[in-house]
Amino acid sequence: MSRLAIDGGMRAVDQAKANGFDLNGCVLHLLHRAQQAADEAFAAAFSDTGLTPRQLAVLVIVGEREGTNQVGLVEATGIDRSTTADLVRRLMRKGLLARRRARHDARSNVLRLTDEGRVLLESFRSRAAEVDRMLLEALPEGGRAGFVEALGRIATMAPLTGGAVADRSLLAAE
Amino acid sequence: MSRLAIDGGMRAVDQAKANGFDLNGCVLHLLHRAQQAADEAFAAAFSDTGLTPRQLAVLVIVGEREGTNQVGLVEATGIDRSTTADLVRRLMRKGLLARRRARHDARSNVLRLTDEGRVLLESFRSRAAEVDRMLLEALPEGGRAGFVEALGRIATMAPLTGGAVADRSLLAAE
DNA sequence: TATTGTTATACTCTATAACTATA
DNA sequence: TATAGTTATAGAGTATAACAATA
Repeated sequence: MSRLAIDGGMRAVDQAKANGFDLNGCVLHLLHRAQQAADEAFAAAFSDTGLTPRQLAVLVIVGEREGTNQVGLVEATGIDRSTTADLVRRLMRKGLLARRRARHDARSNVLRLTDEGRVLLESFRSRAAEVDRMLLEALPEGGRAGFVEALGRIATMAPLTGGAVADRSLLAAE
Repeated sequence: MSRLAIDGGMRAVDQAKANGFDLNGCVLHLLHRAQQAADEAFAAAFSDTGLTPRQLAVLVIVGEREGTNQVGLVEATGIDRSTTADLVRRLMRKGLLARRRARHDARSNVLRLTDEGRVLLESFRSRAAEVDRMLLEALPEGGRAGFVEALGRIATMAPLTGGAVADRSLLAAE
């Protein structure tokens, strides 16, 4: 009955304010919305390539550490093994990536850019930098570096090990 | 040949720095990584519910504007019509959401929380607020409000109309 | 035994198109 | 004609589990 009294006497939006939760002030939700905006900008800039942001990340990483294997990609992108296998397959199908078995470890795939991939990556990098600049133009000039740094801090707060979740007793602490 | 010279004489990571593009300073990539961290924290906090961040967003919005239809959800969440239909169906299956045809417009579904949904939403809101607090703890205290505001700015820079992409001549402008 | 990679499976989200029924 | 919603289809990304080959 007390619940009914609360529901009846207080609009949900006011309840939201009362307990300090508002969707449009919620990091979780804003992060998603911001990524929607970023992905939309990316899609517009890369529409002729059929490339996704994740596929570009893989190309960039292989470009930076040519000869890495798929585990290297997992570590660098946060994408898991099976998704990585798919991504690599899609990029090979596009002719941008190639792989061969490592000489020193027959389990391991050595990844490298194809000649075409190496050429295209240069223009992809420029485009991605432009998308980034465009996104940052939504922010006041003085706040851009701080925003990128803050994103980096949140991005790196969760190691892939999964142990991080268990460590965060903050959730239960209140 | 000049390309080969560049590739041979300069490591890719240095090229990245030269043209101002670095994956770990890239908004596009950091936004994704940050969301991975946020989703992981969310999943840990909501593991007993089977709820996804998007499903929670729908519940919150219906809670704030009970009686909205699915178009209202599309506008509030940025999720498209067909995804929204799926989301609503999943939430109905969980017994959290109910809908009926609108009296004034027989095409329109009026959405409302079930009694169970209304009760659970209160605890969901608290949990989401805790996840948010935890994420923000990765940032220096003085930068939190600014970060949330910056996220909001990027989130709202792309209207759903799609016209926004065409408007952004910045991409070609350089 | 542990690691690398693959495959199978499943689910969420996204997106488009075609469709029904209403307006 | 336009709108609200559904359905079908497709693809991307994520996740788990099981597996083969290798270390």
